[in-house]
Amino acid sequence: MLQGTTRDQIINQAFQLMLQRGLNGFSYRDISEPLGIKNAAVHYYFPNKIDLLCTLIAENHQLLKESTSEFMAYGGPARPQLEGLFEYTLHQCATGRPICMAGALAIDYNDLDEKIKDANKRFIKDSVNWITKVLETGRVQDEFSFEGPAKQKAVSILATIQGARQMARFNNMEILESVFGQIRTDLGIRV
Amino acid sequence: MLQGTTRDQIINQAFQLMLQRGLNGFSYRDISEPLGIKNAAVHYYFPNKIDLLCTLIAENHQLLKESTSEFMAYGGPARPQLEGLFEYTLHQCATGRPICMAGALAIDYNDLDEKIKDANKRFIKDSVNWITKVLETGRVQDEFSFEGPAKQKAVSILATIQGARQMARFNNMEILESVFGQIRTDLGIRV
DNA sequence: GCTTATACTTACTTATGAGTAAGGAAGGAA
DNA sequence: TTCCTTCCTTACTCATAAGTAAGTATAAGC
Repeated sequence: MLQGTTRDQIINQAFQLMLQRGLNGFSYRDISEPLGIKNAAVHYYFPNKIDLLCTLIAENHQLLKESTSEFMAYGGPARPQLEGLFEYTLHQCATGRPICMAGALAIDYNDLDEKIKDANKRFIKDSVNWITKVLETGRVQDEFSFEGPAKQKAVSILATIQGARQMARFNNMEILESVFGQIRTDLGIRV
Repeated sequence: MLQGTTRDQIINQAFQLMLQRGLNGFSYRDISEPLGIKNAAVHYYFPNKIDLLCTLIAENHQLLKESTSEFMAYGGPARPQLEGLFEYTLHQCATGRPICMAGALAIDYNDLDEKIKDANKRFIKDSVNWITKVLETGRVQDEFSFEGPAKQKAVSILATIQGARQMARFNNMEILESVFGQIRTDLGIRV
């Protein structure tokens, strides 16, 4: 039925639940039941929720790295890299991950220990750095045109996407396309 | 010690908790204890959490309306209206409301009944309409310059602010100022 | 002085969730 | 064959949270 080891299945299920309901919105039973195992089995792999969350954040980080590493490697055109981010976002939403990890974690901020906060900070930092690089490349190569420091623009774009994913939940996915359109426009991209 | 009727104090406390921890992140006791009353007293005013949440959303909507009604009324310059939104956001964050209601609700989406979803949709719609009007006014009066439909731009700006508030939690409040700066820049505002 | 409404408290019930302790099956190693 | 390790299950404990039922204090109305 389901693929991968039990551990992989647990991570996959928990990841989905985390990005649908947030940390306080799901239980060990919510993870175990669909997999046909008992909740104690989840505790066997992840003694407590913090351990689980650490793994999920690492997983999330890894996922983004994989999705962007091919772009990071060569110094080709910037536009497809930006579009890659948009497609990645749409794909996440379409496969049952409506909100992003950073957005979900922001709600649970009070419960989180420093380890988790640091991991998420690193994730945000990495994301900002990557987008900054794309924007700088794009500006140099005359693919993008925008005012202000690239890093500031990068933060702004990431915030926009994060917020748009959440707004889309109450409206429809078209809001995402609309927001992507505005980001393109603000980068001076003509359609 | 605390001002207002018990009911008002409950709303105030719950509002704070909701925007700090999300719906599943606080209990009736978390509300009652700081007020020196028992949790059953909260149930007296708000039989269940849905009732309470409805009131909080109405409260939130009201708060924004009050903050923007003076702008809505006359057709003066658009720039201070935009700055008013920025200040409103900073003030919310500074007074213990780090994330916005729509952002908090997005996480709990699965738990919400239609009544709540509709109320939040109305809130988003109202907000978008208001910003759209400000942007249109600003463009006509040559205060702002931007490409694309004003409504699309409005959605994008709201999403940006929503996302930025959440990102700021893991970094610092300066991220908000930075993002506001980028919004200004993207509207062709020179500093 | 008695009644009634308001605004609570006391004292619970019920459910659910995190986490654990002990045990069992299945396979490989000695 | 026995032992050990891995990967679970069974069967709990303990804590907390939502919600309720019944009682109490206070003030206003009659």
